[in-house]
Amino acid sequence: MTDTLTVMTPMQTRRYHHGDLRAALLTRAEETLREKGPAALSLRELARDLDVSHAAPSRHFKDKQALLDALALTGFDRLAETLAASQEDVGETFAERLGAIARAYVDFATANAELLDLMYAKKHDPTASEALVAASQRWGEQLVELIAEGQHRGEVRQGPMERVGLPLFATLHGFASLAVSDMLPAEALEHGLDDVIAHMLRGCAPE
Amino acid sequence: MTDTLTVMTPMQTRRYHHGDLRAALLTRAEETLREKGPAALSLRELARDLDVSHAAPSRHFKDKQALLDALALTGFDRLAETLAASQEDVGETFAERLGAIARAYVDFATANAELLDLMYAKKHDPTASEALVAASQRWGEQLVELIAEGQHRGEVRQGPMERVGLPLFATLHGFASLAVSDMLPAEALEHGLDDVIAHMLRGCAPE
DNA sequence: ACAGCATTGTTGGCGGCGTCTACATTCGGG
DNA sequence: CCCGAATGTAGACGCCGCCAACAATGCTGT
Repeated sequence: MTDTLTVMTPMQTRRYHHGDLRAALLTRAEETLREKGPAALSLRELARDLDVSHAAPSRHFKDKQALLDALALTGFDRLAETLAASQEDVGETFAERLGAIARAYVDFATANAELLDLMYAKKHDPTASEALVAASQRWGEQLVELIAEGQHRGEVRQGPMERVGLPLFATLHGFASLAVSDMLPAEALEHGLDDVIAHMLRGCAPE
Repeated sequence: MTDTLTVMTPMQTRRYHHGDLRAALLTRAEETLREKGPAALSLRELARDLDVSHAAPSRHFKDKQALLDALALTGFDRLAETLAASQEDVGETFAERLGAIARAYVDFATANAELLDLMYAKKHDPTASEALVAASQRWGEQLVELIAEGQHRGEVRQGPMERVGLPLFATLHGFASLAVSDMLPAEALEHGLDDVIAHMLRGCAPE
């Protein structure tokens, strides 16, 4: 994501057209979000950072909420990648795979706390909301795959997968969400996840 | 300009001092939050609603965040009451009691969605944050009591209570949080909670 | 090649917001 | 009963999101 476009010639730093302002806005917005928190995110300051007039962002996002929605979407995309990657160098047992995905989710959550807040914020445009629900369910499906495999191996109780999956989804999201909002003592964060994983495994073990 | 004082119509209840502006601010703020969402919450509009000058709120809350923090605190108080009440007319088995508290929590969450968002928002003043963490742990303790009782009855696995409780806390909070952010289809909301409760029970059943 | 149009960026302005300071009124304890 | 503390008011400042009018650029069909 280097700005190969914006810095074509070393001399020429300023052009009328930015090249890819939309992407630049999203990138910079996420940095600001991470570094200074959601309250410090303003379209005008973003524009200043990118050396662009204060109204330029409106060409790419119809309002501030639209930018936040887009940011949340990229968050879900990166989350899905992260979770997929977590399944690559890991054993075959359901316990191992669930553990891996759980750790990956919590790691992502703590490493992207403010972004996660945004992803699940109850504030989205109704239209963008559809896309976001779809995105969140995309990672739900990664859980579902895992469960299907576990059921096939006889390591997970039978039943419709969304009924087995929802409690896992909720538990994982809940723990991550608590961790993110600093509601857990540091010690609970470290060793707590192990207990949570064990709890999930018991919860969906075959009867 | 002082005729409001000297020539006051009998019904005119307008006084220089409001009486209990602080409480009125909190009450009205929660209404606005519920009815028009967090984005529509502004100190100035709040002041207008209550017929006071735009700077009056600053006498009671040093800034907007302070008001939000206070609002979150009252939320935790009401939540604790609600959960306590849920244990009153319910059977003695751990399953019944956990079910009752879970339903009460989810009911509170859906009935106070925006407030719950605020309560767990990662945005608080460091100083107020202490109070909030304490408040959130107060309801954690209600869970802990329940677990202790369940262990005593032999219906819950042994072990340090925070280690048994954390997964329950996380699951419950996660489900409520998902419900609140509209990430669950309506059907999952209704029947999903039963599955989640069953999952929790299996997760902390004696070995 | 180039005219015409859509895209993208700029400038200026509007009203609302949060916060600060200076001032006014009221309350309550010596 | 008076004086300081609490509480409310009035005005100003700078920032914000958003809008409308205008300017530069890119692209496409002929």
